[in-house]
Amino acid sequence: MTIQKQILQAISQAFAATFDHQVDAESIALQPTRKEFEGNYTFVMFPFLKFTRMKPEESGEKIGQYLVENCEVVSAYNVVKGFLNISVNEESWLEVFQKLYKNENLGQLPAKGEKVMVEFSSPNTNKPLHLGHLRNNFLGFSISEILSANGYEVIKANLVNDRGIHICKSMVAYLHFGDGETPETGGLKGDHLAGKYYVLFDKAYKKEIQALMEKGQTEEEAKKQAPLMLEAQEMLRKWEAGDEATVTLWKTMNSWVYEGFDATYKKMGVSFDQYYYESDTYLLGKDIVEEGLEKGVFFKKENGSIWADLTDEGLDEKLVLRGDGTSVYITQDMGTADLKYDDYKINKSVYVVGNEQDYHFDVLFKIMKKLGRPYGEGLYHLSYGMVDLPTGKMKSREGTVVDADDLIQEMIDTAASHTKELGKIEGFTDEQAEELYEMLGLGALKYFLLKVDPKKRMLFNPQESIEFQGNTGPFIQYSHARIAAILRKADQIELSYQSEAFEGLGQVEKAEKELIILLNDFEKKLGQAAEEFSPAILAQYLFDLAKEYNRFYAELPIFSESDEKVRSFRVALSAQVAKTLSAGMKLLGIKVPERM
RNA sequence: GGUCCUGUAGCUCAACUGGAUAGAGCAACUGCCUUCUAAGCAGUAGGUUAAAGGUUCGAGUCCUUUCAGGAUCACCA
Repeated sequence: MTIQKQILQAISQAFAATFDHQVDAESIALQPTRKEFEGNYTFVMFPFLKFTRMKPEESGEKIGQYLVENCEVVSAYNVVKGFLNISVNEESWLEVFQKLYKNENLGQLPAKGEKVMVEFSSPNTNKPLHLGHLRNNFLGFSISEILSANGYEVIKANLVNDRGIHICKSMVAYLHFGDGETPETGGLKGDHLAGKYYVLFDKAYKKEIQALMEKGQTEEEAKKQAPLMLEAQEMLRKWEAGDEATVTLWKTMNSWVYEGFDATYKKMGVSFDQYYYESDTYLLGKDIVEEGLEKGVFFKKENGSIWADLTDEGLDEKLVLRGDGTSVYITQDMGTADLKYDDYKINKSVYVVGNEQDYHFDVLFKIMKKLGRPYGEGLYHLSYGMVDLPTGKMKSREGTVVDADDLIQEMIDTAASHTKELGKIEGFTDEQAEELYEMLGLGALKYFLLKVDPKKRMLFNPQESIEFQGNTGPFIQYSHARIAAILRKADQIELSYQSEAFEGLGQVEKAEKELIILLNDFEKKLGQAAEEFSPAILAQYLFDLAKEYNRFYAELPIFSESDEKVRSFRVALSAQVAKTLSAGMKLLGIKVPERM
């Protein structure tokens, strides 16, 4: 039983004994005592005054006295207004630490026996990944790790949008302006090559619109009549009809793009267990429309189009099949939802998709629930905010995007120059140095994108490059490297930091106590991060832990400490912090160095 | 226009889900490397939590209204 639970139970007993009133230990909570007051945990008395029928101070006194007398972990208390501040005795802190220290499975909770699929990344194959995709990928990967650490069996899925009008645009432009260029001859990564023609299409298309408008057409007409657009639409029809030349070109260009994506994913440290392709799934879902009609979830309009009526759920009517019997976006998503379930019998399904699709997923999930799907309650849209630039929104068609490959390379270069400047690569081989730069550059980038609450929009200013100081990835990585140095030294001078080496230690310093409290919070934060689908909670926690450790590091000596037990304890405490930082950062997809 | 999201220090973000005097980082200023890594630590300064009402012992957090920014509301994807 944890210290907190022991105290809560004792409080519950105290209410029964002192005020003859039942308070369920499950329904009350402690909070950390604010720094300016004495104590470790605080219990707020206000909500209970109606039962105690006493002033807040007196009520607190009564409970406090009971705790000191009857709860063995409580050593002292004080009451400020209605706040009962509780101090935990010294031995108990050491016990808490011993328990943590002996835990072999730090950061891995027991298996839940439930499967969850996390779909993320889901790129279009007509352009390279950009900054927005980075947030998506890092979020998706991190939340997968977090769910896995919480005992779920996780399947990471990538639903690749490999078909449609957008890729046809790249293909049309390639036919016009490509001149047989390949990634090899052009010296261009495959995804960048496809993106180049996507941009070329848009430029030429705009010129055509301009020309048509000068001839007197309205903008709307011109957009529809422009020859390039007609060509792209024709190409889409040919593709759907299975036209050989079209399909061959499509396959070729997509294969270039996949090579490019693979390189980027590898660099990012992101991987998938399952790929789905829209070219395989885009016709799915029509049978579900039939089923929905039979079940009365959908209805047919006069022109034959089929709709879901969600007005009683506070939403609108939503089209699920066109009058001509062809699919819309949501048709295919219904089909894919079933496909995922058929493949894996998942209990939960998480979609990491930007918040511009909030409404779409709201509709999709409500429909699947109405259809009585077994996974219906487990559907979750991990909706995240856009990454804005100071100049506004990113638009790939207009080329105003921050390219993912470029940004990653810039971060690594910055890490390299920064590290060299500080003279920190003495004794590194070139390879080791390179590895460190990647670790730091990516660490800074990932942490930057993950530390913010996913649902909030965030601003990225390319002019002010991402920091390496303060609340950053490298700060946490640095804290880990510092501890690694201490552990190396301890091993070198053969100082034992096994738990036996500091057993029976009488007292712990304030800074040490703070660290133990934080270390003890790790699992709680881990659970919270999963519950709220928020790596930001973990990021914030890791920063707090690293910050607290650095204070301890500056305040208290380790190897020059005269008491042998204290010396061992401080090394062990450091080791535990390092383990926690490392395990936590891993859940953010960030590696942690031994030296930096 | 309807619906949804967001608004906290100059900037980027927290605030344990309603608790004490709203906290960190960056930027600015002041100290601390002859002791385990100064990518660090300590300190100073910086706030009418967009605004106004309301709910109660207590509101950044809950309810209403207003303002600002964004998203969405296609037989597009």
